[in-house]
Amino acid sequence: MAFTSDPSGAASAKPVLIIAGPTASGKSAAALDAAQLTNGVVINADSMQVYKGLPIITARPSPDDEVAAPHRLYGWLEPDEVCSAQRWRDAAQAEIKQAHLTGHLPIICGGTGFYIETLTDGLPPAPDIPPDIRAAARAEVAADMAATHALLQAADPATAARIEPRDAQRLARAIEVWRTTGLIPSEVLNKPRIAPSGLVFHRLILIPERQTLYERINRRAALMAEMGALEEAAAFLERGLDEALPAMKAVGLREFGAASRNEISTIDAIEATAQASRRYAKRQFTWLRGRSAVSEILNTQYNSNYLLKIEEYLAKIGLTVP
RNA sequence: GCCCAGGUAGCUCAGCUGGUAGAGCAGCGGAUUGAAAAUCCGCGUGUCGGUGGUUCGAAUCCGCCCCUGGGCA
Repeated sequence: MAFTSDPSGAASAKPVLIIAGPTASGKSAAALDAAQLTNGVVINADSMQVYKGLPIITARPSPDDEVAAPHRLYGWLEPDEVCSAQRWRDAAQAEIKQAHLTGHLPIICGGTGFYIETLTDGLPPAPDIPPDIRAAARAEVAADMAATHALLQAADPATAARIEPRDAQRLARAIEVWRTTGLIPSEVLNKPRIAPSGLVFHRLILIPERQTLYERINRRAALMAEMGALEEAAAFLERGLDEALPAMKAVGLREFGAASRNEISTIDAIEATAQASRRYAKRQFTWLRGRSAVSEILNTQYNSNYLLKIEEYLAKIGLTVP
């Protein structure tokens, strides 16, 4: 076995290591080191790295890294596919099961807190939404947001209360569930979450100092341009995909695309990308501060100097080196 | 050295003839029930260059000093 069973006492529970943190905090390097120390497999929990075609702009692990330890769910979907929390959760659960069956430690690595939460805390079942209903719900919200919110308010006050009147995305989601099932959204979604059984989650959260992280984000944006982000964006956008697809929302895609068409300078594209990434990192801080129980916080960004801390942490939670 | 113009939030600037200051951008805090790198909610963060004076009251008027830009020597 590559790991010992967890110290919590649940004899059948199998360990899952989660490494989370804001963008550019060094999660990927930490996960790779942890994987090499434990014969682990790294499973992506980043909503953008799941798509093919944007390895530079989404800062995916390098091909060398992917050889150094097994990596799963990176570049997993075509750009015109739509990932979702549930779809990711199902795939991640399958990967975790496979890892355990083959004696590997599953290491969930990513910055999409919502995805990770659906894995650790569970998610009530909900129906698949037919594409035409989804499109109609979005159109309805786009046409008159206030009226749509009022309609929901009248039929389902509980759901309306948790959705800001101008939050088009959540409003459309509530409407599409309503239209698909014929039931008001709270009847469908307000069910207790059931955490998966048989797994014990160990969470390692990276919380770097803000200024240091921002500087690293700035440098990384410049590095992306050097690595060919403009060409990558141009090739990706050439496909003429629907603007509403999730993959089209990757930070830097529009910015580097505009630079590749000479609409803005490369310098401006780098600055705009860095700024959007900083804002994203700030939202991640908020999520990480206010959410799921944390086993260990590393108050720094991760680099090779902190390898020892990873080893200490793994030993502490009973995941010994093979 | 002299003459102009200007020093107000992190940045760019607004502030009529006196009533202790406000916009944009940046930034900060929060939410998050299947798009989440998404979507949304909230918050001015300030010795108004310094100092002395006039005034009930000065970012605003006056004196001196410091700094920046331009011009003349």
